[in-house]
Amino acid sequence: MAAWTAYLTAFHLLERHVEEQLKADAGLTHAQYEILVMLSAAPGRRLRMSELARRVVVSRSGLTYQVGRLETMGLVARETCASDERGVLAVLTAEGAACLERTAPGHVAVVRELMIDLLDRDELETMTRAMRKMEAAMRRSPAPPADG
Amino acid sequence: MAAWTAYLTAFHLLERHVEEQLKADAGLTHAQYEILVMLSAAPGRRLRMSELARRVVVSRSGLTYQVGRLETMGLVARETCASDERGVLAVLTAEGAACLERTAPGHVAVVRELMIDLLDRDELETMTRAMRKMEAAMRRSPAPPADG
DNA sequence: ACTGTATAGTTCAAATTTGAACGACTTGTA
DNA sequence: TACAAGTCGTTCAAATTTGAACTATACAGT
Repeated sequence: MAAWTAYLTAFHLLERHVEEQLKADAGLTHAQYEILVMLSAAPGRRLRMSELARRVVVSRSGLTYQVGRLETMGLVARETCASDERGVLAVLTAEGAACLERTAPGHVAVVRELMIDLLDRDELETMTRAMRKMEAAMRRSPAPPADG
Repeated sequence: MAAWTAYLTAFHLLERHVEEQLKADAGLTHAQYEILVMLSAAPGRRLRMSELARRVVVSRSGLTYQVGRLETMGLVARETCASDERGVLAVLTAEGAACLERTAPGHVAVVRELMIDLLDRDELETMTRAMRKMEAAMRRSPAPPADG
């Protein structure tokens, strides 16, 4: 249980630092930044809303809100899906891509300083492996809210 | 950076499962549960508001809100601090302690299932050590918001 | 084709969280 | 003692997040 407590605390603290850096450097929330990152990594720089919500681990309504925000900022655009009239694609705009390029270095620097650089190669590898095991288990598990 | 992504995703997912279990079993938020845990571990089952906020990594105003909530539920009480007229002590009530005893097993079960049991002893130890290094670094660092 | 069920995304009200502003009390210094 | 600066907790408005309800579309079975 000590591991869980340490995990929890470290995460909360790191989240704060990350949030602060992003807000100062780009006026972005961490949640918004994560959306941009996911889109930029996706083929065609676009993703269906539902898929995007699943990847960033947020509720569908929460995603609607943030994509709306990013749309206002001009960093993301909405497209209706050709193959499914119900669907909406969130697309990273050129401006969004540029914003990400501008912002990423500072973000990476914070994460390096407060996490990566503190750990040796073994620790980092072990941690990554552990986290992926957890993710796999939970993706299978019955009840990740905002769905069933 | 893969480590950070994995960390982030695993945490979000785990948080959801934990939140769901606590809500279903005890009608508590994870944030509220954390407060109860911190208080129960403190000498005299009481802590100053500021100290409690620092430990659960939440803003002072956020803590004021949640302690108010817990007070309404009868799980926590407020006492004025004898040595400092400004200070307020949050105290775990008998009912709060009982609630915690009732709830903890289910919480621990979820964390075991989705984290502890997936990892071997080495992984768990390494992870805990890594998290503590991170915590130590960030506690020192200049800007954990809600303070300066 | 037709009906019933499931899915996609949004809207809505409610709960939570934060930072800034505030009033109360403490402390160090003259 | 009086003052300036700092700390404590709360209050306030604003931003975010969630789940439920809703509308529109897709799809399977008949």
